[in-house]
Amino acid sequence: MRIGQLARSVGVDTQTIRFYERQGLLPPPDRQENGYRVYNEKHGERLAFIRRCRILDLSLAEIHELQRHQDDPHQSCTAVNALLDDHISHVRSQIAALQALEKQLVSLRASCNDDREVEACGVLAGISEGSIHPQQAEASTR
Amino acid sequence: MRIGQLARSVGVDTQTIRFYERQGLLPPPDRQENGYRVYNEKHGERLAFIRRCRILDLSLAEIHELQRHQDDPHQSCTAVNALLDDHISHVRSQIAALQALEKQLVSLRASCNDDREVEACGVLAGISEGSIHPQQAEASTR
DNA sequence: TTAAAACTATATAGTCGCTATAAGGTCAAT
DNA sequence: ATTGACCTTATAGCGACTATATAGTTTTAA
Ligand SMILES: [Zn+2]
Ligand SMILES: [Zn+2]
Ligand SMILES: [Zn+2]
Ligand SMILES: [Zn+2]
Repeated sequence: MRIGQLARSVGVDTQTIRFYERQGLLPPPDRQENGYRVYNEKHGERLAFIRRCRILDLSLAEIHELQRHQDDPHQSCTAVNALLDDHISHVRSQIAALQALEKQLVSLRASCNDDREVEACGVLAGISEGSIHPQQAEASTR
Repeated sequence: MRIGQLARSVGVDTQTIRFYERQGLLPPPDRQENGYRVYNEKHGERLAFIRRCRILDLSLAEIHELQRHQDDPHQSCTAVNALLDDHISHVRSQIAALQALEKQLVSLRASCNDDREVEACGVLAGISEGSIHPQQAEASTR
């Protein structure tokens, strides 16, 4: 199986596959005489695993760590579960930060209707005043 | 006022101020004979405006557009309000995507307790199976 | 058979909003 | 005279790709 076929089967770009290889997430496959990469089923499974982790918004570093644990199958899975717990709490604090942000934005928006000159725009005035305060800065983290 | 003092007064790094200048968000200030930047109050207000926009998670491009409107004060503010509406809906779809993600993660986490070998870890098994589906991909957008 | 299309390879730069580092010039105080 | 705090520019790094450039290879079709 060459790179294009693998890419299509998993639904990623070929560049992404090479990128994961450079990052050490996907083991370097054998090469044909012409230098083309040749993949087997293991590679396909590994790649699909990575993609499913990415759908869960796990970082490449987190995926790396999961792989380390997978390769040591008789250890306790406590660390794996803990990794997921941490990830869940990251997601939750992102949600909280975004909800607080939404609140600020909605109240800002409420301070203007559409029939004003820019000069009198409630939105611009609201930003220009000091009534906006920094949050946990978790919304922008990532 | 030199760059360090301005930076301290607004709570940013001097690098950030030079960065905004390069991006065209902050007008190039006058220079002393030795090349040092000299800022006035207008610069301070402009910079504070940028920072408050950033707290609201507006992109530099969006801030740029707001500035264009500010510099044309007798136009209608409809576009400003619309920009904010768009931004609010971006934030809302990010929240929705993250909430869906949280749900997936929590259910995945529920499939394992801490007393297993990695081999039998419900979390890893859950990821390895095909039961994970892509979302709107809004959580990772940004 | 040959030419075009489709595929593969590497290397490099761009995205976003900073942040960090390097290597140097300027200024005040000791 | 030297330390230290400040300023300058230029360059690289973050994360997770994505895009482009350039070139070599294989497959398909005229
Ligand atoms: Zn995480
Ligand atoms: Zn308005
Ligand atoms: Zn926006
Ligand atoms: Zn487990």
